Parts: sequence; structure tokens; C-alpha cells
Amino acid sequence: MSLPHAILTALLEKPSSGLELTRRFDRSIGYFWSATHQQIYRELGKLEQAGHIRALPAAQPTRGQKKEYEVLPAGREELTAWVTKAEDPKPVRDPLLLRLRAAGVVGSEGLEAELVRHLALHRRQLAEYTAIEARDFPPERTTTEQDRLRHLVLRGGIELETFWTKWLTDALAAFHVNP
Amino acid sequence: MSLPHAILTALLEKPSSGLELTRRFDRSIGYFWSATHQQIYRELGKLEQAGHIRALPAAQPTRGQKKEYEVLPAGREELTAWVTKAEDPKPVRDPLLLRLRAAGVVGSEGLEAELVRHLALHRRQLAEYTAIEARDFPPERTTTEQDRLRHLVLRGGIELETFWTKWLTDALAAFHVNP
DNA sequence: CATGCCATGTAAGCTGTTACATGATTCG
DNA sequence: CGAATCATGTAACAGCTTACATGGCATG
Repeated sequence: MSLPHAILTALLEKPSSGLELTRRFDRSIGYFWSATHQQIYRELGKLEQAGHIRALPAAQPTRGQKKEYEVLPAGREELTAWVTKAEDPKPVRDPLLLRLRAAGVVGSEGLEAELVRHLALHRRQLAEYTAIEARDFPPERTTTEQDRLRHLVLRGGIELETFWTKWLTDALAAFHVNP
Repeated sequence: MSLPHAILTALLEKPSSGLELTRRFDRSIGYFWSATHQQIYRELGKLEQAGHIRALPAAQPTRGQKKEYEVLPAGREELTAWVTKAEDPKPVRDPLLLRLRAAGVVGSEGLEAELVRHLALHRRQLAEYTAIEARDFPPERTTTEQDRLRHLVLRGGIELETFWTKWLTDALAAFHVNP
């Protein structure tokens, strides 16, 4: 039940149309909650139905026309409640770890190339995050609470990618012990 | 498309009934791929249909009777192919990071308790993993390839939980800067 | 007016979750 | 035999993915 809250957050930061939201879910918001345009349009419909958001009056109801949404008070209350609600972390579900376990049973022939590929992808993501950090959060600058929270979230992304690059490097080293 | 492969891996390690699989998905396998008994029974049916596994002949087809499954050659081939198939890492989708971002917009009142709760949960999980490591992988003992791969997977779990405990600790510290 | 792009949507299928149903076995 | 437990399912629904459909607008 997180997608509606991701959308509410995005719309509170800046009222947008469906396509603009989609673009933002490919960048900042998408770094910790991804979504496709189909998901977004469907969810916008539900949120409007529920009275949590509304289309700005300027927009005509015809297809192919841009439609901007903004959050209503009920939507803000819903989001505020969700932020502090007790919700346990989901158990891990990672295909790559599973594949290593499977390799223990059927053999790891050819798996190394896939590890190398993943390592490159995670390194690239890590570089992107650190560039954002250098640009948006220079030392001795964070002041508002929103800044501190955004920086924390970015740090989460950075440390997660750091974990993956380190773990994959270790894994590849282990492969070369007995190649 | 990972659940069928998780089941194939589990059945290759040891032929089992649906309920036995469910129990194993609450322990070792479940540490990186969780599944409920409903998912497992449904998937067992599909795998049998596809000719990847079969029920051992001893079992009668009546309801409430134990039914053991084993992997057929086609199932092993399917799993072998999957292990080396190129499959990109999924974009991150983490509700807690999202909640922090939302807190930047609607305020972080009451969020601290939730962070404390999550920290405790991750600490417990980390303790469980390190206990397993101490028991199953004592120093200077890993020899077979299967051992090395299993240890790598466990290290993944340990380092992931280490990341979360560290990140949550940092987050709580940041909250106390301006409480 | 044809092409490409902007923008919003529909439909089908798969995965995962939640709640409930049914039969077999064991033990007091 | 009544209750608890083992074991296998069914049903309904929510969320996500993939492919496709439709209309508006700008530009050569």
C-alpha cells in the first residue's frame, strides 16, 4: 500500500500531471519507489475517487489533454497518518542471492559474467547517487528538516549500493579462489 | 519469475511435501526468498503440470494426504538455464525510505518510534544470521563449492542487516540534532 | 497531410496476500 | 468421540507488468 502515498508525497512537493509524475518516478522518487505510467494513471483515478486529490479546474476532461492534480486536505491527513503507522519491514526477496544458492546445487558455470554485469550496474548507480550528494548536499549546508530527511534517504541509497558493490566484489574474489 | 526456481532449488536439496517446503521457506530459503503455503501449493501444481517435478508414487491423490515431490531432468535444466540468464536488478522499492521522504513534506512527528522499532527488528535478524554463521561456517573450514556459495549468500544477509542497523542508527542520531 | 511526440488510458496476465475450507491422524 | 494438529487445497482480491489503443498538437 505504498504507491498512493508515494504519489501523494510527489504531488505535495509539486502538483503535476500523470506524465510529469511518471518522469519524476524515473528520477528522484523512483530511486526508492519505482512505478510505471500505467500504475500511476490507475492510482490517480483511485485517489481522485477517494477524495484525496483533485484535478485542477483548468483541465478539460477529454483524452490526450494534460490534467494537473493537487492534494486535498483529506489526502494530506491520510499521508500524515501513514508516515507514523507501524509497518514491519518485508522479508528480503532477492533473485541474485537465490541464484547463488541455486548455483550451489546445479553448478555455477557461467554465473561469474552475470556477477560482473551486476557489479557494473551497481557501480554506475552509486556514482549517480554520490554525484547528486555532492551537488545537493555540500558539507555544512543542510539546515531545514526537509533537507536533513532528504539527505538521509539519499544516504540510504548510497549505502545500499555500496553494500552491493562490496558484496559482489567479494563474491567474484571467492570465485577466483578455485576458478 | 523466481518462486518456481526457489522451489526447484529446495526440492533438489531435498525432496519434500508442500508443508515441509513451507517450513523451509520460513527458515533457510526464506532468508532471501519468502513464500506462503498458498503460493507454494499453487506453484507445485504448475511445476507438475509443466513436467518439471513429479509426485513420488507412494502418495495417494486424496486430500489431506502427504505428497512428496522430486525434480525431473527438465526441471533441473530449467534451473540451470535460469542461474546464468541475464536479469537486471530490480529498482529499489522501500516503504521506510519513502516514509522519510514523506515526512519531509508532512512533518516527522511520531516517526522516531517507528525507526526505533525497525532498528530492534534488524538487530535481532542480524544476531540470528551471525549465530548461523558461527555455527555453520567456522573459520578455516569451508571447502566445497556449495559451502562457499552458501556462505556468500549468508554474508549478503549479514551485510544487508548491518547496513540497516547502521543507517537507522544514523537516522536516529540526526533526529536528536534538532529534536 | 504525414510523421512523430505528448498525454492519457484499457486489457490481460501474473505474483502475492488474506481468509476460509476440507480431509486425515493422533491423543486424551 | 471431541479437539488439536497435520496437510492440502479454493476463492477473492490487490498490486505489478506488458502490450496495446486513442486522441491532441506541432512541424516539415
